[in-house]
Amino acid sequence: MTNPIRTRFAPAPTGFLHVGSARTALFNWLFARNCGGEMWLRIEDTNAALKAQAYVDAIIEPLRWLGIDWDSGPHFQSDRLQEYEAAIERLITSGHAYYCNLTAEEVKQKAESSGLPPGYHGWSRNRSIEDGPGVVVRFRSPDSGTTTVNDLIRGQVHFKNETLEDFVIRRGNGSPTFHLANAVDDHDMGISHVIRGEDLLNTTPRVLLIWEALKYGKPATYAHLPLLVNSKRQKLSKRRDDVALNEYRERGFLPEALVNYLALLGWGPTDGVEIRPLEEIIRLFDLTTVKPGSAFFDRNKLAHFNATYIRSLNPEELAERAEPFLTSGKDRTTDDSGDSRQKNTTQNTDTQDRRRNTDYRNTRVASNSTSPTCKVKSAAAGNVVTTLAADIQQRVTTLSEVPNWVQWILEDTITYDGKAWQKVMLKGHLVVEVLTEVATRISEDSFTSPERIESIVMGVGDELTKRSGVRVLSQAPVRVAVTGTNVGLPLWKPLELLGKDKTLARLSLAIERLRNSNTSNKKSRE
RNA sequence: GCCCCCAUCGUCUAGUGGCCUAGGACGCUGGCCUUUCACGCCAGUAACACGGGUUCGAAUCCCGUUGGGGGUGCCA
Repeated sequence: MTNPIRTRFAPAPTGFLHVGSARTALFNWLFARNCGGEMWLRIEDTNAALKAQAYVDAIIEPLRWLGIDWDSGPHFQSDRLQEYEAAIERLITSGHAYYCNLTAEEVKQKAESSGLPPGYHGWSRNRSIEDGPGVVVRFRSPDSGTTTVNDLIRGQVHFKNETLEDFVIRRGNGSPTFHLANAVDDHDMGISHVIRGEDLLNTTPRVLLIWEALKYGKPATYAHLPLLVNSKRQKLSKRRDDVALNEYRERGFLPEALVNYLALLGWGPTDGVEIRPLEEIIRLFDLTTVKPGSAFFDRNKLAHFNATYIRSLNPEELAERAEPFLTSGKDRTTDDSGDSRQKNTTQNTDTQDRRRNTDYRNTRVASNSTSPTCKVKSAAAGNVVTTLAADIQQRVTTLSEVPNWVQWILEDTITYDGKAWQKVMLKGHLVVEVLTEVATRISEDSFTSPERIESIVMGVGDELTKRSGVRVLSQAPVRVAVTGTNVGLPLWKPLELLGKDKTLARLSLAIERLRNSNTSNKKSRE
């Protein structure tokens, strides 16, 4: 029987899935799927502080959302403590490990006072310390020779054993460290390829040393993926950068867009086609051609991918997937606050991000949707989105922007954008005449098709232009009157959806408002 | 300090000694389309870090320099 290809994704449950971890998971998965192998999921929770079901869910759930599945697991290291203890016992018996009672603080002081470089220098090797509370177990690293990591991406990486210090394999509280658990698990689980971030490359010789001491035979093949970095080319970090995968979901990114984009960070298909179906990516994926240099996580390009994927959705799909963004019980401004937080944390990197988001939010009215009305609203919203899908799709980058374009159809009240009002209504020619005439003709019309509505509105503009000798725009004032602003979807279909009554009501409201401001202007001039 | 990794347009990449006057994509700029905003289409911008080798020939191989990053925990 030949050894099967088997990879593993082994995150530490730290509260959420990091985009870097998601990329690691994805590459493990792509590699396994490409060569007909398996991927196992293992939760690295040897550190007691990391044990909590909520933390585990925070990893598993986003993985599922991305569509990354696994063939076995999740396996928990916290369930395998006996195995680790047995391995530690074997290492002590064989002389590969020994007890040490120095605390981290003492090690630091010793290094300082002895003038040696920082770190532990084998002080307890021959002190014959007995096991006991607070006593750690250290691995006795060889004093000579070389440990070589066979890496599919970087070739052979050599470490001089003399530079490897006697590291801890069991903590003072009795729990194993991840180097030890890694070696034991990868062996016991028959992992053939270890694919992980480059930040772990330096710890690999430790695992290899343990592996050898435990007489496990031929070690796994490694592949250390290039780090994902921010615009300053530093490793993506929780503090500085937007790394929680869930936030991308909440901002309206599509999992397929994220997966497609992530796959291209460090790897690229030879034919240069970037946006393509997952099946093709799986087929073309080749770990050995992964580029070793670090990769900037470019939200701009992600946005482009997302926009492209949104445009490829059919109308029903769009409505379905935008649904959570349209009907969430909370005020939609909550969504914006998420945005602005992000702007604060990364203002140096992505001022560009906002460029695509037409700031089209002045029409927003607080929606205190309770659940019965919520359902009705949801159905109405779904219908609106489905009907206008093609027009919406060209204008959004994320699903969370969908409401911005249709809110005015769904809300009962209207809010005017000050600038738009100023520009179109106050500075336009014959605005009151246009709106009055349009209203009159609409009230006499069946209002049954976008074409009819268009010909009414445009017709009024043409006629007034002829009659007055100046160019009179009619679409713009109608748009402001009805939607509240001067930027929006092609008007005619949405108008039909809004309905004759509401359209007329909004036209008269605008006319009234215009007359009021005119008279007050006159008064103030007198 | 020590150890390790990396280096093609601003960014993600194609490129594995001749097909390279270096291709694609994002971004940016300009144009076309358009009575809003977009989408779409067309065009333009822009790179092999530097210095030595090896070779008839180097973005591709070797060495060095510089620059960047990661690690240096009883985190993973």
